[in-house]
Amino acid sequence: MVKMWTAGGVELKVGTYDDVAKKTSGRRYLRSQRTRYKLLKAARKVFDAKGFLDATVDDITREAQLSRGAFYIYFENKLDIFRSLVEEFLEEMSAEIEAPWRSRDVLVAIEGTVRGFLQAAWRRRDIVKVLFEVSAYNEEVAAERRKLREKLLLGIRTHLAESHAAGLTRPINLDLMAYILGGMIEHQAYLTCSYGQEHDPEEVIQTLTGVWYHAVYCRASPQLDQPQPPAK
Amino acid sequence: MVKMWTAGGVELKVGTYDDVAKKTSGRRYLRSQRTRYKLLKAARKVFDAKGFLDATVDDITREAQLSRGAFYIYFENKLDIFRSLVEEFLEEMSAEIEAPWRSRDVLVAIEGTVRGFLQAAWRRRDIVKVLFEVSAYNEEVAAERRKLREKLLLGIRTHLAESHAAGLTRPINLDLMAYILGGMIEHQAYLTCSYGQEHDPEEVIQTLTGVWYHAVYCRASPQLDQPQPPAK
Amino acid sequence: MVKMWTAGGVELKVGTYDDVAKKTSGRRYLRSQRTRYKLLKAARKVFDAKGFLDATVDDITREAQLSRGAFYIYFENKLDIFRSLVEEFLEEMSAEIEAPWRSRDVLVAIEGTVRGFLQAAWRRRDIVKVLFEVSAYNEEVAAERRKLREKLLLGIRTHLAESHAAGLTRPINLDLMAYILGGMIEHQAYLTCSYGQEHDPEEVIQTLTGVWYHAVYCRASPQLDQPQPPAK
Amino acid sequence: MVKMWTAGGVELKVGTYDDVAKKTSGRRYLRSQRTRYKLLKAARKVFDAKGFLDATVDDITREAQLSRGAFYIYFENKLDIFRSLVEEFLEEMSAEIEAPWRSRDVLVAIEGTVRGFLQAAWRRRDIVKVLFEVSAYNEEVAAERRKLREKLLLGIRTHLAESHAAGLTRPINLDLMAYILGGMIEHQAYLTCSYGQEHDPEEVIQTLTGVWYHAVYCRASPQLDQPQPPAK
DNA sequence: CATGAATGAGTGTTCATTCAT
DNA sequence: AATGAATGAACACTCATTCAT
Repeated sequence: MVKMWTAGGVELKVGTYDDVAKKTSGRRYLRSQRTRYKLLKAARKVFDAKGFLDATVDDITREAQLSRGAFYIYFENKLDIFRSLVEEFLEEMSAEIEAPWRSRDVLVAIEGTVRGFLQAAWRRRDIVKVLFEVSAYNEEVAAERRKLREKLLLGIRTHLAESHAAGLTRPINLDLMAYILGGMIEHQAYLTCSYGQEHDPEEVIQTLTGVWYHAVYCRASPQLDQPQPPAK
Repeated sequence: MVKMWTAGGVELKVGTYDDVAKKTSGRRYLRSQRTRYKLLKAARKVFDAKGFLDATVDDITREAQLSRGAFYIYFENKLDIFRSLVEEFLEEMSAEIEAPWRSRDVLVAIEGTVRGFLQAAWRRRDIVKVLFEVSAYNEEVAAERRKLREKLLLGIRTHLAESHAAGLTRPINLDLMAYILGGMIEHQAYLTCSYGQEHDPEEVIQTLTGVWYHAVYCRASPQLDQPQPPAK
Repeated sequence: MVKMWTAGGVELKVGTYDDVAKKTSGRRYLRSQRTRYKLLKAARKVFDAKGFLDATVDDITREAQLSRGAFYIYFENKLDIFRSLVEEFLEEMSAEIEAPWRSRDVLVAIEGTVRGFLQAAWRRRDIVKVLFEVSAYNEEVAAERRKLREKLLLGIRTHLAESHAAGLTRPINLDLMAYILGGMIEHQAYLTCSYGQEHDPEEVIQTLTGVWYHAVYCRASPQLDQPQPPAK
Repeated sequence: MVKMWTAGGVELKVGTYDDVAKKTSGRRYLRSQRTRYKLLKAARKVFDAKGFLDATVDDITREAQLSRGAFYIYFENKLDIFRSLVEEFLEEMSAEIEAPWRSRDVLVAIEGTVRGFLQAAWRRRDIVKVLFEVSAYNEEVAAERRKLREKLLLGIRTHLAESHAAGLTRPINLDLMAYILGGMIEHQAYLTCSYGQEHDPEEVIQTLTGVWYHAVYCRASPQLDQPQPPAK
């Protein structure tokens, strides 16, 4: 086992404004950054509480204690501020799930990947929830979501390729397997973030790890093996 | 292998109106049912083309060649007509995926389940697509979707329980495994219906079947086995 | 002298809805036409009172005693309803000023043209005023206005050409002369409709007629004559 | 013929700031005047490019490379800065068209007047264009424009009066004739400044001169003569 | 049963203007 | 004097829903 997965609160970090003083007086810049931050924070809260569709720009500015007009200084519209949130989210998320690969022990690598993704998503579940919501009816956001998915798939694919090269896998279509396993994990993140932890998260990780491991490395059922190309 | 999965057109069957004569003279009832049917058919087409959010009641009545007012005789609002579509969909779908269990051969049973679900969903992909869309922002519809999911999970759970009773499974949390495998299949249905068949459907079925099979029946990796309750 | 030019009220005739019964029940159609008419009438009144820019859709619907939404059933926006008014205006106006040409007596023809145009404009001064206003900042409407101008210029040009062919004119650039005279008359219509009859309208007509007549037919000042092409 | 009318660029001269030192230390005043000047210059450019309505205070300050707030130190609002431009314009314009009267030769005087006005307007066509635009919906600016018109009319009236006194004119209502001729020339300025030189400017001047001349001095058509008051 | 004209609440967005720094 | 962040009034426009015929 790698690390515990607590059910703690959502991590709130909508950018920082420490990179002060890029412009003129610094004071001014700080203030504007703080306002932008207030809006992002308010938006995140409102989206979490009401979902994207039911949220209005008014809700956000009210929550941020700013005028309606202020919103349009920093963002073009509701979708734009959401995109900003997602952008930030994707960066952080990507940075976080890029780490835990490599391990001599296949199981450790798998578990690390699974836990890493699920935990990273869970910690930002307020955004993830809305990200999945908006993906359902907005192509642009859906594309963003697919980027995240791609990140996960890429990791899985790489891992599978290495295992395959090492002769550890049973005969499978690596791409398709990555696609299925990635979907399984992404879907789990969706379920958990949207409906809460209906099952013990640690046990979920173990089960997912088990499914992945056996699906790829178990060699007990030759009749399921894919017809392999003679020698690539 | 059980049956080929063609990429054919969507099945259109939005109820029939020859059921019963519940009201007055029969003639009238027939007419009214036909109108209702027209609206349902139109709604299905419009939702498929524009999604739920972008569709307007006007779109539907125009497609049905009826007046705006007619809509409100039969349905309370846009969500109501969609619910009717989903209701019908769930009935048909449930009926269809209840069948293909039982087989001496575990693999045949698994593959049958997987293919059955995916094919049934694919044939109604116009509805499924929208069902997943609306689930994302409407609790009520999400609950309906979970019913379908439950149907699938129930089947898987039953199957797992039998295999477990027969001593075929490796030590796993059956509920959780059903939950994961069901999610995996449901998610695949979502992907396929929403984004089209990005992979060869037959190969997808084989891979899913393989994942399921190995996840449950492979006994090659004792270190992953769940600590089993002494004797339930 | 041809006809007196009274200072009477504006003629109100924003289309008619006598061409009933084009659709289904007739009754319905009549109602909708009447509503459309109400809106046009209200718009005309509001535009006259407040000008185009200061008028709001709300002003119009309030005046018409209709809901805000009703407006958008019949017109796309404020400009659209104005365009409808202008369209109607142009048709009527064109029809009216097409008549009074031909006369053996040149002066009668000129005076008829001048009076015809000024009277026709004056009778619709509420629209004309706004037409000139909107022309000032809207290209599309300016183009419409130029159509009207073109109508006037065409008449003048034709008349000049005939006089020229009959050898009655002094040597002038006919096109340019029509352009100048037309502008003079159009401008007078603008002034009168926008600022009221600051001078006795009959005297204005006589003066304009005089200017036109002498500018074209007087042969007393050879030093101003244009160098004529030798023989066309 | 008096002077050629070139199609050269617009004259840019939005006041100067070397006038006086009205305030405190002089240094400060200079700076503030320079800022004011920057704004005026920017406004002139912006109005020319976008028209008055579409121009925003923001456009102007951006063009002037100043802050939004700076604008309100020098001007009350968008209309105010435009009024300042117009004021300056009127002064210059008035000064310019006051000159070229008097000539023994009537034709020279007329042509000088016509050319003087049209050239002066053309050189400032960026302002003139907007002046006519704004006149269309703003009473105050319309009043300013009428001042300019009045200047022109005054000159014409004076000239007519002299000719009349000298017994050169045919029997006409002098005021009305000035009003008509002035309108004709002003309208020509409007057309040229707003839509560009659609005709050869020299020929336009000649034609206008011809119209004016014949309208006033030609004695060939007694039937058009106004009934003259016995002896005023 | 069917019509479609009419409703009106609700939201996004712009931009002139103010004011603390 | 100059800044530019913040304000908020004002308006257009949509669309689900009602209701008289």
